[in-house]
Amino acid sequence: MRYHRGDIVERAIEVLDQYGLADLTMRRLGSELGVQPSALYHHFANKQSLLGAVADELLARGLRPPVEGPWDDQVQAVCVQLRDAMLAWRDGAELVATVHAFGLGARAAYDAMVGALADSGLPDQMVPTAARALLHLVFGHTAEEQTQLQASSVGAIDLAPSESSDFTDSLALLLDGIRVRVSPGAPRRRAAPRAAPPR
Amino acid sequence: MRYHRGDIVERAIEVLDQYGLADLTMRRLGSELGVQPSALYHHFANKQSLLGAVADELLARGLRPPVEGPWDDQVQAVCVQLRDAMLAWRDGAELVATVHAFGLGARAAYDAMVGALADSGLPDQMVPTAARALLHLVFGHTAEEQTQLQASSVGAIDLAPSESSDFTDSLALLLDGIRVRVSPGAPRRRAAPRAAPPR
DNA sequence: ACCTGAACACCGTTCAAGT
DNA sequence: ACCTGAACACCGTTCAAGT
Repeated sequence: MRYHRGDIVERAIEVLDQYGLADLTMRRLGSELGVQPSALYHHFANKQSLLGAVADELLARGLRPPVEGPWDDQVQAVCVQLRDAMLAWRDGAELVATVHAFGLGARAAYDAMVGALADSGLPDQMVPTAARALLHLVFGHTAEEQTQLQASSVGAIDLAPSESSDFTDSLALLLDGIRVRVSPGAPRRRAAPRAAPPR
Repeated sequence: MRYHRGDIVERAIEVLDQYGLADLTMRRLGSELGVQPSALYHHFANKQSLLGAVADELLARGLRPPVEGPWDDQVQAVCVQLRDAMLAWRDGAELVATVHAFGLGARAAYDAMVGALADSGLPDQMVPTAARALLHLVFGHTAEEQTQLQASSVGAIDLAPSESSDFTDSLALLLDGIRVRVSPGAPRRRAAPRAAPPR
């Protein structure tokens, strides 16, 4: 049977979800497809770029069309969608964080973030900076969150039940910083929310 | 000859700097120490935890004693020190980012960040959140920066000469967000700086 | 264009045994 | 306490050859 890049990426996501990142090897993926490992090198230059494509696909699947509304709601929506997309697969966040640390993947995620920031009133030259900062926060936080989730599901003690509210709080911190840079004439439709009250 | 954890970590940093993260293997490190690879398992449970210790040491070496002055200068100083510590070694940032994504390492870095935030006037329950957000930004950004630096030093084209000013700008964004949460009575000694003017 | 088969040069980790 | 020697069960990648 003959495959294309898309088929291989799709199967790679299934292997990732079933066996984890450590067992997503070229040999295992090959045998899962009923193909020699060397056949994969006809579609991808190396494992690194295959993983990049997997990360891209995984994130792109989670992104919804832009919502109507204020820019900060849009940014928040993109961040939540990216987080959910990673948490939906075993080791999804670790994969994205690793691949992103090596400068690959997450193209669609970056574009979505830039799109959401486009009509914020943020100075043009700050938009890429803000988008990158948001992505680092989302990827970094979700990777940490997922390792803890998976560790505690394997039997360890969990002392941090508020991981997902921590995600929202971190995001709010950075969003407030972005609002400060938004020029006064721009559509700043809502006030900065306060921190969640102590429980 | 007999070694302790510290000796092994120290030699691991040298191997990292000379040969890169991909060649920092248990076998290579063993032979570099004149020892069987299996001997390393007497000091570390596995490669993962050895890498965690290496990341910790690498960051701890870059941290200076806290400076006197406003909290935001202290936070900025810690972030710059961490970035410099990672950039000082080949693949230093990739190592830290990878290890941190798996929930290990960076203990000293976290403590330093919390220390710098302690007298900011930020509500106590927000301090860990802000510290984690800052670390994700610093680690994520520096990893991206270092891959680009090393890629361009190998011969690729570099279209982004302003990577280090991007670091400062991202940080300023998040610091502004933190300032918003600082209670009015606290020592907020300086106004939020503006974004760098377009060049 | 896509794949096989075989090989090359490695890995991390375990474990009985030594000193 | 620290290390050796040998083994186990794998890796990513290359490359001539096939269809």
